[in-house]
Amino acid sequence: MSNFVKGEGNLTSKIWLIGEAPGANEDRTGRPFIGGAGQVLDGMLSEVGISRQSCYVDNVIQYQPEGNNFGMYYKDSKRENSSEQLLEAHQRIQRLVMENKPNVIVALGNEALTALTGRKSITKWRGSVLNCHGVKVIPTYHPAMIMRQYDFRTHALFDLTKVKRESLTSSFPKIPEDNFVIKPSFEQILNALESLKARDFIALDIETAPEIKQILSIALAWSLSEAICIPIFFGDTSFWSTSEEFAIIKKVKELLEQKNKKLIAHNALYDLPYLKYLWGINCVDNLYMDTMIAHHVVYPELPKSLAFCVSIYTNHPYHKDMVHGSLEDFFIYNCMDAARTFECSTEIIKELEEFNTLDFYKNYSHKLVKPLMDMALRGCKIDVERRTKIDEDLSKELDEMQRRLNKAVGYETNVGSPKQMVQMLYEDLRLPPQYTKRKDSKTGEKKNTIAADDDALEYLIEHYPKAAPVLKLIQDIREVRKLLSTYIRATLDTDNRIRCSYVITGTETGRLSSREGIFGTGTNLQNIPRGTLVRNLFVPDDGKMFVNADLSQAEARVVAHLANEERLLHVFEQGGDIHKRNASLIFKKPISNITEDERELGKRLVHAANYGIGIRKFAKTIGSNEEKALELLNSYHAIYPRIKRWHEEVKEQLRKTRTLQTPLGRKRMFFGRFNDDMVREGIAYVPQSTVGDLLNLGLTRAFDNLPIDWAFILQNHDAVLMQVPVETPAMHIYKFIHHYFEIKIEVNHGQLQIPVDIKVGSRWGNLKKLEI
DNA sequence: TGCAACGGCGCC
DNA sequence: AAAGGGCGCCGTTGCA
Repeated sequence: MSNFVKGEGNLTSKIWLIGEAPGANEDRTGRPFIGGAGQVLDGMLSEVGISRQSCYVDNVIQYQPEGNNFGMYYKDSKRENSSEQLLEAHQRIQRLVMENKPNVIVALGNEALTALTGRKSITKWRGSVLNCHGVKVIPTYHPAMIMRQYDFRTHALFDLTKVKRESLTSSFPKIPEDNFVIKPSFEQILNALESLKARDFIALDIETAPEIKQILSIALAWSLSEAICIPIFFGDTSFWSTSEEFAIIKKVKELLEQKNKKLIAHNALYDLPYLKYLWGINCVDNLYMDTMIAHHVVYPELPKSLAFCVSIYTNHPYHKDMVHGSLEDFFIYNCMDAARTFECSTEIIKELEEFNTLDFYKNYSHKLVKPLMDMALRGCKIDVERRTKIDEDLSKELDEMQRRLNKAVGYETNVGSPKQMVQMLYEDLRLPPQYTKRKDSKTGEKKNTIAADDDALEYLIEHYPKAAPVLKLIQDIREVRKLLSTYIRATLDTDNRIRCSYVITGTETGRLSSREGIFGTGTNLQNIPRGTLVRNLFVPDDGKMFVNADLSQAEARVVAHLANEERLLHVFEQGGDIHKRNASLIFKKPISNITEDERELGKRLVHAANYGIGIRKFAKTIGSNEEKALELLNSYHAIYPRIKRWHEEVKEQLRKTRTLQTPLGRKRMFFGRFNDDMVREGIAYVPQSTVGDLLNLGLTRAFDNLPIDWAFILQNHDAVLMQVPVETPAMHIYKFIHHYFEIKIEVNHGQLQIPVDIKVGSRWGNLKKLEI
């Protein structure tokens, strides 16, 4: 029998904190929120400046559930039907609210949310200001959830900040009433579009059906509460006659392309390519703000959805449930998206100013939209005949290898199944199990788990030569399967081109990410295998040739500058074969005596040492023992002592401010737990981010001054692929690339300028150094 | 049948 | 004691 845990604190408190049910510590002491979850809660409260002593703290259920299993209060395993006991508990807490009327109640977790508001899903409703008998309820994650998912702590802090503000008064925050025009007539639409010409700022949002490449509706907001939704298409028919539809599109085009218009969108790289491709509207020059990108510049680690932005930048409740409702709801939802985007934009500008990153947003991130949209729409031509041939050849080869494997082990097995491979390697073949560290996707903590990956196979091949033939066969089959399924068979568009979409908010470091295109075709083009096989399928358009511009040794150079490591800087200044130069310092031999192996070792060592790799891992990557690896790392640090000092500086900076800023002005607040992982992330962050931003700066500037018939095709973090007319003089290419991509910046009172390597050719996999 | 989690692996 | 970081896509598995 568990103990009664009664509410703690004064019922007249302005702030109430309501949880789910007592845990073991609470049961033992008879006090709510005093165990681990309680400490997490206390930490968050003090961080936002709420004193727990000034709050009333209680739980929906006041006894610890048997076996600590809250599911016992439900009639079903899916927790849809509450038991009588739970419903009574809901009534108790609601009566308490009615009798005491606090200013604001924090619903900690799903159960409190449901008890107070009848709503479900804390992830959706957190941060919303809801109503319980006239009292404000702000739901947020339960501290126990935050212990498992540390990311959520930051979200909860935003919510608690809102709680603190709302605790000052009992009244609900003022929200201007939405004034949306839905289901307008043809004439109303034309009139509205005409009158919108007098507005400076317009936020837009489209609803689409990518599988049929249709725009279903477009909403335009001209204030934070006024919007019109223009319906276009539903089911399989247009709302309009062909001539009406043309007239509407023409009018929308006039409006969005109007000179000096200031457009706002949440994720413009989705909406604008649709408008351009389907309606011929080219309004990217009018884009004033992309709220998703701007939000990402302020908080790179936070979720980027409009729903999340609404929850932290506005007082509106969660609105995304509308999409499942009626057609009217669909239009209202479309208007809401546009209006909320409008509202977020003004709030995010304030944040950008406060963080001193408004200039960075304007000069870097924002300017990427235009070139990336061009690249995403253009795509790259694919040699489909060669592709088909390779597909056939590899498929045959794969069948043959699979037959050999089946024969060797005596049964059918699937190398793509980790489960079957573990069974085969460590039970049937009795090889010693291999382990690898993995991040648990839920907790983010690292765990040792059994592995049948390539590292494991490599180790086993070396130590168990008898099994090597089978193991090598597994490697070969895996390689071919990967090539076929991911690359050779990537979905092309009907014009035999491959496209991707670039995501400016795709990484926490500010690098771009690349993925399937906005119409659902194509794939990530930033991880195409480096050999000739796949890359040679990428060809320039007729009359064009490829030009690849690549920032050479980019991250290592940035590290040398950041660390102010003069000896390393000197190596780079001297030029020539940097890895050989390094190897000659490390192995204390003249450059002319450095072997190819020593050169390779030097190369890996630089990479490993600069980013703080561990000994064991490094030993593995260079295929030697740990003593030797340690010796190498030590000698590296002895030669370049400032690298380690720079690591210490990053650590200190993170410890003090949890914030790092790059030489180009990009900033990142680190929200995670302060530990070695954070320090390593920080060490990787600045060079990785700086290189990406430098390349992208070159890309945007070059794009604005691109000669006719030149185009950007791909971006690969430290390289861009372009196509130019075949007759373009080499000197012209050379000058253009050098002018736009060899950018000088100040780092640590020194000048950093990363040299660019230029290659040209008629297939991506077969480029040759540009001769001038 | 659809979905999410997972292991594995391609790139910088 | 052991430890790079950053992505997205594929097939398998297990669950609903």
